[in-house]
Amino acid sequence: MQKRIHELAGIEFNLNSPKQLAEVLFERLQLTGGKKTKSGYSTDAETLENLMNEHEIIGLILEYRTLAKLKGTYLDGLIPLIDPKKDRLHSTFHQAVTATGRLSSSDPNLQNIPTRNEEGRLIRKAFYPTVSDWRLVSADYSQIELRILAHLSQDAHFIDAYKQKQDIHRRTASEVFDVPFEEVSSSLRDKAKAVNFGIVYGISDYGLATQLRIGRKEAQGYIDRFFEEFPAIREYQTKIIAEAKESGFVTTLFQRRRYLPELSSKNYNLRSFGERAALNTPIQGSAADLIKIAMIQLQQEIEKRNLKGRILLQVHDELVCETPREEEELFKVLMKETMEQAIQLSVPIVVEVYSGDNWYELQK
DNA sequence: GCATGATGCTT
DNA sequence: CTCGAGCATCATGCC
Repeated sequence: MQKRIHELAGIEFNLNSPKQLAEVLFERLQLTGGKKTKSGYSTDAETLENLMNEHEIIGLILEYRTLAKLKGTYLDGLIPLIDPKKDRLHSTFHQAVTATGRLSSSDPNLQNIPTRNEEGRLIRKAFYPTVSDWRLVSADYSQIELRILAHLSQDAHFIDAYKQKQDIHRRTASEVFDVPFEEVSSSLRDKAKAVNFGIVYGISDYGLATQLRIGRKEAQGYIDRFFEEFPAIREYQTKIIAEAKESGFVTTLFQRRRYLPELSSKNYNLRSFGERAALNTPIQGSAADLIKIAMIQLQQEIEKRNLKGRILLQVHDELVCETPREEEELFKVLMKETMEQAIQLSVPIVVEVYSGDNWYELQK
């Protein structure tokens, strides 16, 4: 693949060097690239995708990048970290690294093993239980951040949607685009999903426009419509930012603080960053509080019952356990109940559970 | 060996 | 001004 790319380029170069690649694409081959980085032309996937029709080399480069990432990070990269004595891989979880209260994982990071792309997802087959014939059981919170937003804002429409077990993205689409709930198209639902997602992060018209590949004005229109339909969320967000500017920090449901000195910056970008963090941290941080409480309770439950199964991983809104086959169904029930009942919100907390012989099989 | 930038993987 | 939170890789420049 590398050879073919060099042939199409008419020159041999280091394909792993963004600088050399940019030179080949935008100078030698005269493709029309937009500047994006401080040092020059960007060659990231989004930029290259926009050049797909300009030259057949582009598709090959994107494919090379995908495979090089998988081989470098997830195949070759994991091998040296296997403990030769135990023939097992152990990650390290950090409790005091992130600004929001989440855990982080390193050496290796097991919180970013591929799942979206099928080629990458196959990596997960390499992760299986310690003991042959044991099973993996996973449990993940369904839309936990939007449920926490419903709780924090006390928005009547959001709370109503979750109490009625409605599809929240469809509900947002119905409200924002003024279409009957049953008549929401999948394309409108996708847009609404991006809006919901953006609200959690403290959306900007630029960010939503980029995400949806639409104009800034149109994106701003969606945001305006959202806040018209969910006024309590606007009031909540306005209040959070005002309080954060007054006190200098925001808090989670369990009173974890994040100080945000950026909020008093004269620099617009820095101040905007502070405002987005003020909006997102109470949500992301409260979700982190929740799963930590659930983990403690689950561990206590496991010890109380003298179970052989154990918690292996936490990936922000999900837990992965390994269990003897005879404990599999019990673990499913314990994990679901413990995680759903760890705290009480104004809306139901919903947890989905899966089991399989390896990590790859833990799918919907 | 260390720092930084660009890129890409996750939630 | 391009959406929050992380970590790993490779290239590159500097010590």
